Order: sequence, then C-alpha cells, then structure tokens
Amino acid sequence: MNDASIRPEVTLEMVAREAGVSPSTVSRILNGTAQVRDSKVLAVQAAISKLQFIPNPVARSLAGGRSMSVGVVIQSIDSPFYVEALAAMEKSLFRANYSAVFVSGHWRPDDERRCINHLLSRRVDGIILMTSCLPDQELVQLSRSTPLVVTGRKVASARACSLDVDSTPGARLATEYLIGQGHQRIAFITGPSDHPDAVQRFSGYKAGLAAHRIPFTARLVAEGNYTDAGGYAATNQLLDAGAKFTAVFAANDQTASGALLALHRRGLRIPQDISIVGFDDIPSSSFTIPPLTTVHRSTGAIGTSAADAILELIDGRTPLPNLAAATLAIRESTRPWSD
Amino acid sequence: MNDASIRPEVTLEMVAREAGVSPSTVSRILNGTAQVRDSKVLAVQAAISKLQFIPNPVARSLAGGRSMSVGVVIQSIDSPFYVEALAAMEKSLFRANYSAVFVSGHWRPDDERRCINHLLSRRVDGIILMTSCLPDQELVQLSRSTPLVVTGRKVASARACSLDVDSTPGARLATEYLIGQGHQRIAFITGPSDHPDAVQRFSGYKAGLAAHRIPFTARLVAEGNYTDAGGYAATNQLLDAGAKFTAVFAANDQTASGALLALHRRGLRIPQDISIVGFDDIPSSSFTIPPLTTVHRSTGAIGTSAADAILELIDGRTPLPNLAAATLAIRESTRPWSD
DNA sequence: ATTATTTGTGAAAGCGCGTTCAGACGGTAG
DNA sequence: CTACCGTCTGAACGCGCTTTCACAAATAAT
Repeated sequence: MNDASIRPEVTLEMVAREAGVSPSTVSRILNGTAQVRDSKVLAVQAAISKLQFIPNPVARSLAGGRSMSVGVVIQSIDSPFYVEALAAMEKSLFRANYSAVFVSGHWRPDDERRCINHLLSRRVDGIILMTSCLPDQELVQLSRSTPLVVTGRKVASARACSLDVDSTPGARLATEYLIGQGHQRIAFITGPSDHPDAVQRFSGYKAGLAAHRIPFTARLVAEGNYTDAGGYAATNQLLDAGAKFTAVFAANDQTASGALLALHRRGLRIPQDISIVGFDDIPSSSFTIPPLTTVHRSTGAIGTSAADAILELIDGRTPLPNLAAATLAIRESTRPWSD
Repeated sequence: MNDASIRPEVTLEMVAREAGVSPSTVSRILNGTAQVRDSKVLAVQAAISKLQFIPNPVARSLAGGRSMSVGVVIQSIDSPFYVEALAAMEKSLFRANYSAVFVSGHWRPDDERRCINHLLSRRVDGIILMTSCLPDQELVQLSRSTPLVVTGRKVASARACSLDVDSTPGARLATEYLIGQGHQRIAFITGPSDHPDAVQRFSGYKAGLAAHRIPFTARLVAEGNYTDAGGYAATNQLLDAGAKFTAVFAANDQTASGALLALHRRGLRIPQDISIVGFDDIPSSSFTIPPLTTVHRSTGAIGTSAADAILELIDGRTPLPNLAAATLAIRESTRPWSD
C-alpha cells in the first residue's frame, strides 16, 4: 500500500547528502553523463531506493535536460481508429516514465502548427505526428529541432523516423480477395480525398482491379469521409445512381458500417446480395450485423512502434521500425459470387 | 503564416529589458500579483506583443507557479464513451492554453494511484478524475493537495468539484420508456459490478420496474462487462437459460451492440421480436442495425464541464457545474408491445 | 622522476520564472 | 517639518536539476 499523493518531495540534493556525495555526482549517475566510481554508484543507488527518490521532471526539463514527455499530434482524438494506437502509445510511454501530451490538429495545417508550437513550448522531448497534414519540408525542418516520428509518411531526415503505414497493399489485398471470390463489379467508397491515407486506399483498390484486368469504373466510386454518416450517404448515392455492383469496399470500417445500414434499409442482404469489406478492423467491427470482413492492421502495434521509435530517437539511437503487414480479417460480410 | 518551431526563446527578462523595467514587474503584470503603474503596464504589454513573448510553462511550474497543464485520469483511453468527453476537454483546455495529460487507470486502484502520483510529480495544476475507483477518503485527501474534479461521484471538499453524472435517472428513463411501450418482461444486462456507474444503471432499472409495480426477476438479469463481447455472451446466456423477455436494456451501447448480434444470430428480429435499448449514445449507435434506441448524455458536455470546472477551481473560484439531464434517443430498436 | 593525459568529483553557475524583502516615493496626519 | 502609512518597484533568492569549470588523483608518456 502506498501512502500516495503527499510525499514530502525527496530531492536530488537529499539523495546526495544521504549518500555522502555531491549533487552533481548523483545527477551524473542518473543520466550516465560520466563515469563514477563504483562504490559511489552503489551508495547513491542505495540512497535513491531508500528515499524513494523520483527525479522531478519539471526541474529536469528546465535545466535543459529531458522533460520526460512526448507530444502526440493526432487529427481527432475521437476517431476509433486512433484510439487504440493512443492507448498503446500511452502504455509504452508511461512504462518508460514518459508522459504523453495529446493534441488534435483537426486536419487543419494551422491548427497543427499551433499544436506543434504548443508542444515545443512545453519542451517535449519528441513529437509523434499521426498522419500529419503539413508539407514535407516543414516536417524536415521540425525534425531538426526535435526528434520526430511521423506515421503514414516518408520523411527523409536523420532525427526523424517514418512509420510507414502505407495502406495501399492492404487495400489491394481486400480488393483482390473480393475478386478471388468471383466479384467483378466492386464499388468503392473513398475517404476524404485530401487525406494521404485515403488516397493510398483508393489506389490500392485500383491496383487490385488492374492486376486482374478489371477495368476501373468511375461510376462505382462514391466519396465518403471516413464516418458512418458518410458511408451511409455514399452508398445511397451509389444506389440512387443505379450503379450495379456485387460488392463494396469501404475505405474504413465506419464507412462500411454506414454502408451496411444503407444497404439494409434498401432490403439488400449482406452478404447474400452484396459483399462488403472495410478497412482498419476497429473493435466494433466484430459485432456489426453481420460481422465485418475487413483489413486488419494492428493499430495497437502502430502505437507501440511509434512510442518505441520516439524513445529510441530520444536516446540518440536510430530505430528500425518494423510493422507487420496488413492482413484480412475474414468474417461474415463477404461471400463468393458467381453470375 | 507563422515561422514556427525554431524561435529563439524570448524570455521574461528580455521583455523586462525591452520595457525598461525589472523582471519582477513583468512577472507581476503577468500574474496580476500586484498593482503596477499604468505606464509600465502598457510598456510591458507592448514589449510582450512586440517580442511575441510566451511565458515558459516549465519554468513557471518549477518556480512554484502554474504548470499550465491538467492531468486527466480515465480508466481506459480506448473506450468510445470517454473519447468524446476527452475531445471536448482537450479543446476547452487547449483554448485556455492548458495542456491535458491523459493517463489510464485501468480500473485498478493501484494503477490509478500511480497515475495520480505521476501527474502530481509533473506539477499539474489540477486533476480530473473520470469515474475514479478510489475510496472517497483518498479523494478528499487528494483534493487538499490539488484542485480536483471527479465525475460520477460526490466528494465533499472545498477544493474538489463533483460532476454529478448519476446514471440512475437515465436508466430509469429507459426502463420506464420500455414499460410505457407495453413491455413487462425486460431483461437487463449489467456492467461490471465494481463500477459505480454500472451499479447506478442497474438500480435505475430496478427503480423503473418498481415504479410500475413490476416485480424484479433475477433470472432476467445477466452480467456483462461494458463490451460488445460481454453483451453477446450475456445475451446468449439469457437465451440459453430460457429466459422469456420482450425487451432488453443493456447497460451501455457496446453491450447492446453485442446483444443485437446475439439475438440476430438466433433469428430474433429487432424490434419485431425483441426491443432493445442501450445507454450512452456513442456515435456508432446511430448506425447499428437497426439504429439503437439509447439513453443519451452529452459526453461532450461532460468533458467541457469538467474542463471548465477545473479551470475555475484553479483560478480559485467555485464552479457550479450544471449538466443537462439524460434524454432518450429513440431510434429503431424498440417498438410497442402487446401480449 | 617529471611532465602530459586521462579519469573522478565538487563548487558554482545557470535554466526562466515566482516571490519575499527592503527600500523609494508620494501623501496624510501630527 | 518630522513621523507614519500605503503604494509601487527592483534586487536577490529559490524551485530541483544539468552542466560547465577547475582541480585533485590516478595513469600514461617522455
């Protein structure tokens, strides 16, 4: 049982006194800044654990050292897709005794800049950018003033690390799966067109078609916005336009969820009449009606990788992030088709 | 266009020099700590805006002042329910130039204590506890060392503010709605029993029954855990046990979503055969099949209120949080019943 | 053996700001 | 005109830690 909350602030100086050395020495041991005689190291370690000393991150930060916090810029904190990644990140960072400061950029470059400045003024030790909407050049520059991890982008810079989460292969995988099941007329509901990730998914779809010599048909494409409502509307639009298709590939699971409802309302049965596949495999996709076949990427793993990468970068090492390829979670929203 | 990122750190001292006054004076103006001659105030303000000075939150914090950040302890960052509240919170705080530090307690008292200590050691200016799982007494004590806002609990303390989000009335509302529709045999899927909020929902259900003299039947209750999977399992359990009911009230929307699927698999139609209502009105509930009737609380408003409350508390004022009552979002998962 | 190099270490100077503390100033009361 | 009070202000200290800087001790080079 810990008596929490109101401990009387053990300071580095107290540790020094207890161990019979100078504060500088304690600091050096803490940070590995210099060699220290073994006997002193031991004495200090003993003092530290005896006093239960925890370095004050604020003071550390002021003194020009680490702030023990990393900034995370996401676009909107309330997207189920990010959430899992964030949870994983928070966990990894917390374990390393770092705090995460989350801020939302809302897909607006100005907001994003403001967020970044805010983080910088807080002296964060590093910044993780989840699918930034800033131009490459700005990112490169930013990476010169702080360690930087960006997802879904490639940034060429020593202090930066790109977590490549290219969605193209995943999208192609889904498309080819449908084709493999005999579907030829596959509708696609896009994400927001200014979203690089959405663009990748779209081109993955096209690549899948092309690989099987199925001509791309613009009429089979409707624009969504990554939300349920968008998927719903896009599906209706497709249906209203009289598009004929036996399957729909939605740019993300929420879109698919909206599509599911729209089709249901028209009396179309899934998967008997129409197959549908999503992208992201958010938790609730296992419980849609019917459970959704979708492209699975471990978003948790993305979060963990991003956190690990930033920690490595902060420590001056060069991380080699390695993300597992996307796989297909085959559930009940798809089935073979034969004309 | 702001040139971002690498500005050469304007300090309070530079402002002082620019304005021809002492640093102390600048500080006083910044914090309103003392009266300062108008002419100097003006000069300093001019210098501040000329130099684009932003006080360094880290130094401020070390010097014993504000850290311009508030800690937010939630139980799990990846619950759709919290997410909306968090987004709202972040927005309000960011606007006031505060940062939010989110940490997850995972419903474990020890984890939660660790989180709180973590936040305290970061000198946060206040802490928001979303449905804490710590005993009252600890919270009261905590509130003595920092401004505190807790949701879903009543904590009697001057420096603390309870955001009462009692779920009982909402649960009762839902139950009575079903009864009003003619349902008599209403099953209930609980949340985790060690979760105060879940307990409230359960008692709201019982209160609703009691108000209409419908006897409470233990066989109509199954235990869930606030997840889709839990709702799915609980529903199957109910069905397997041969319980007879015409409606089910699930302790939250995710549970309802799982129930929806379980019923669907058994060939039960919603709402023709069974009505179902959820709780929380998470965004995706408008797009389940069929769209879910559910108890709506503006979680965004909860977040905003919590943020506002903590800011008031920090400023030494006493907030009077005022939350809108829960309402029922009536959609398509319920319908009148007559035997 | 004496002079150069390494270590190992403590004293002290900040980091940027808040906050006493003592004094300067203008003014009212004796 | 001296005594006293309230307002306003700057110098100086401190928050807890990192980081020179300088110096002593230990080792290597000449």
